Amino acid sequence: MNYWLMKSEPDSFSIDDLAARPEKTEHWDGVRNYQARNMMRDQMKKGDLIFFYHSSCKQPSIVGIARVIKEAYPDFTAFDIKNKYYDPRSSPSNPRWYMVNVQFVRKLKRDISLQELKTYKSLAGLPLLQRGNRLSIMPIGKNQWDFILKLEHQSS
DNA sequence: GCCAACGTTGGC
DNA sequence: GCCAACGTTGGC
Repeated sequence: MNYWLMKSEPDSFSIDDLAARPEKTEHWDGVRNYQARNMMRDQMKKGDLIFFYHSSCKQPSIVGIARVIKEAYPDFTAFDIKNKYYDPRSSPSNPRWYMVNVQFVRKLKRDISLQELKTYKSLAGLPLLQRGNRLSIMPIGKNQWDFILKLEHQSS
């Protein structure tokens, strides 16, 4: 079982949007970065847990938990010329991009901000905190996962 | 809205 | 296969 962090801009798709979807489930489309794709395609397994992270907003934060309920399959938005994620180099017979389905698990009792995450020595290695890291999908170690989950019950 | 960081593209 | 130009991400 692996742990992940996935970024989403709350203005376009927030944790509440995920919770409001049928079956509280959505396909994670639009990943157009090879590193992120490879992790999603090769390492993300059904049942893996995900921190849902809100980026590009007032207070970037981990806000909830989701889980992988369907492993990687071709990202069909790449085939649709009208879609903003259209990519003519990807085709159903030779797909270049992949997506997984994720399901809402729960929101955290409080948002844990990027600002706060930076203050903990034990999280220094967290990919999210590395300089210049722009990946929308990142792996998280079990120890780091557990550490962050414990923060939920403390006040910041 | 600025800009640093970094991935991608394409000419050579 | 190098590398300059360009585009995107995302915190601030």
